[in-house]
Amino acid sequence: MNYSDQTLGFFDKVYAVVRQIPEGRVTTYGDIARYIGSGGSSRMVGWAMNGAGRFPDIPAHRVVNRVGLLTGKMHFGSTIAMEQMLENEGVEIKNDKVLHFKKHIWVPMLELKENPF
DNA sequence: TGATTGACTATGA
DNA sequence: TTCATAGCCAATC
Repeated sequence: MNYSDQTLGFFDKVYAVVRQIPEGRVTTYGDIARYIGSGGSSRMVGWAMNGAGRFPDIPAHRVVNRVGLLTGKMHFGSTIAMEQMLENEGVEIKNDKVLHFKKHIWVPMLELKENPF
């Protein structure tokens, strides 16, 4: 996909990155924000996720906050839906938090060295 | 049109 | 270490 910064909006960039998160891996709002060039606008990533629920191909459950806390689980209909999905992919959850977070963390800036946008 | 909000993060006390 | 505060900026009210 030959995306251009101009043609894709913030949300679309976020979605493009989230879609590339491999199964069983997670990433953070801040990492996504930084990767798409929005610096510290991690809140916008969260806002984008708010609208991501309308897209079935956006694995929003693989996006957690910087310490691996499932801060957005309340937006999945059920409070346990998010961790259920993650555990189903091999990510252990305890107390709404990702266990072995550093092992599961997926940083787009490292994994997607070549910026596709 | 302007103020408020938010699935965040970094920093300082 | 824990708590409070200040930036972030698009969408909503």
